[in-house]
Amino acid sequence: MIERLRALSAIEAAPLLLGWELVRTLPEGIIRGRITETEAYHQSDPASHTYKGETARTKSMFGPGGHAYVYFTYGMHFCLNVVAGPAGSGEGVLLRSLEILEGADLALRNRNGRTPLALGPARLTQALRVDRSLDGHDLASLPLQLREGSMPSGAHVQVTPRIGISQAVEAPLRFVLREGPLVQ
DNA sequence: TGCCTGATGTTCT
DNA sequence: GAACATCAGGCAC
Repeated sequence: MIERLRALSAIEAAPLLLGWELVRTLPEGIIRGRITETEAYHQSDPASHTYKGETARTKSMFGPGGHAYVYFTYGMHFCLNVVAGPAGSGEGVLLRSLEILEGADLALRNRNGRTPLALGPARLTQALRVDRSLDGHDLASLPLQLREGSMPSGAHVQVTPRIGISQAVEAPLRFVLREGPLVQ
């Protein structure tokens, strides 16, 4: 259950979330995807929005684990985070990529026919039609639900530096779900 | 195929 | 007023 996220730091939760499913319920149908790429952000991390303390924007990131933190960036994109840790800890996991398991046609429509569907944090939110109305949403409930899942058999977690940021770029806090055996 | 740039708006200093 | 956890399209090679 996602209450577990309140007992975990973002760094612990980020690899754990790989293989979990995100279910988006829309009037037209359901989109279900498996989380395949995450990044951990915590309050003592200069690349994190919570580094400088709580603001109006980051309020939901300081809420209890298991909630959503949706923020707007670069003037045109939303990004979706899963808040981790107990209330006030200010840490979370950025969801960077999903593998769409169900409702790919609907996701494709949300993306105006463009592929890839949900590879990249902004494409992910576009495919699932996530915007700031879901900021602070409890991910245990509709219309956006996080369901505990497991890694596909034979898959492994690859740990790499984060991308798309300008601070603490070398910290190995990015976790990618890779199919097949580990190759260096 | 790969680099470069424009689009775009919220947030914080 | 500048920075920003980005993406897509255009152009050169």
